[in-house]
Amino acid sequence: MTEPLRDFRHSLPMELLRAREAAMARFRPVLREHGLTEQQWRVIRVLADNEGIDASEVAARSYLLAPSLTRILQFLEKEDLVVRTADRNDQRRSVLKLTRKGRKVFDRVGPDSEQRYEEIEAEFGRERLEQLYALLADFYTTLDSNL
Amino acid sequence: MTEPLRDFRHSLPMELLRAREAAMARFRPVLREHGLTEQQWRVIRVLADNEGIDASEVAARSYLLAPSLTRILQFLEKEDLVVRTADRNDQRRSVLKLTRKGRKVFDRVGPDSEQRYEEIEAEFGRERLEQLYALLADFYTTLDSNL
DNA sequence: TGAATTTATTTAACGTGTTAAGTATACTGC
DNA sequence: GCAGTATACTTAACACGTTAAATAAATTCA
Repeated sequence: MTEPLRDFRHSLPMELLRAREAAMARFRPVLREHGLTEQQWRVIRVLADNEGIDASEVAARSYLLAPSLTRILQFLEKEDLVVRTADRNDQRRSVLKLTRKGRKVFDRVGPDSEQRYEEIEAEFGRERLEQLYALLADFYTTLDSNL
Repeated sequence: MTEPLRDFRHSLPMELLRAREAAMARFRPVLREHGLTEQQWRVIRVLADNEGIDASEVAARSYLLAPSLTRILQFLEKEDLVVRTADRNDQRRSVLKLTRKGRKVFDRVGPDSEQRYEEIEAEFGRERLEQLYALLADFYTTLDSNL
């Protein structure tokens, strides 16, 4: 006889996963129409707002680990959505920017994505959404800072 | 010139991901000590509380997709943590249960995991945690029900 | 009953997550 | 100036996420 653990309604990682899935289910179709994965889109989005940053910057801002980013950049280069050039002052660094084609993709996907976001806000309510943002930020700040 | 999208502080999937990562960072070391992935642990945990359910039940309760579950069960069988037998009334179904060894793993990992959970609760506060649970459940219920 | 359909599970293919190790360039201090 | 260390990025290996297709057993119904 073993004690049952907290049931899954109270397993935090699971609940966060379910909420995330519910949200992503709204965005995935948009990205799929454009042949992009969620992570590829995160990179494009970061580069649209931050031209010429290096790979480490992109990784930090898109919340991707370096090995994943390496693969994603290889894909985006192959698709001619991103170009990389070596930093003149530090040959280790890759400087990245969207190509014209990459910018076009951003301009097309962005509004669709934004619209889905607004639908979510309308369904769930702006105030509760803000409350959720605040709690989440609070949560990871607390846990990250306590190591 | 393109309009910047909502910044990532207000990208819901990203914030949910970060919060989840912050939580998982506490649990991963425990699982790692026992040579288990998060998903393998979810399956063990479900089977500990629900002996003799079939694979579809496990998938639903552990929130895993069928193809992932297939691979995980193959691993857990190989490690002698789980046994499967064909359902006598429906040969398509696999009936699953923990082996004695699987039960032992559960009995060892469970308390460690529970302790990490209590640390999180202590750091973030029980009330805010409950508030977060409620908002999350509310969120995915709303989004799932609106299709 | 037997053909058509549905259900349970698996396989395949490709991309990402995670950890560890490798490579190349830059920096540091002696 | 150079050995030792740190930094930026890549490769490798293995597991999971996701979609589509395959397989096999059950169900339906003409």
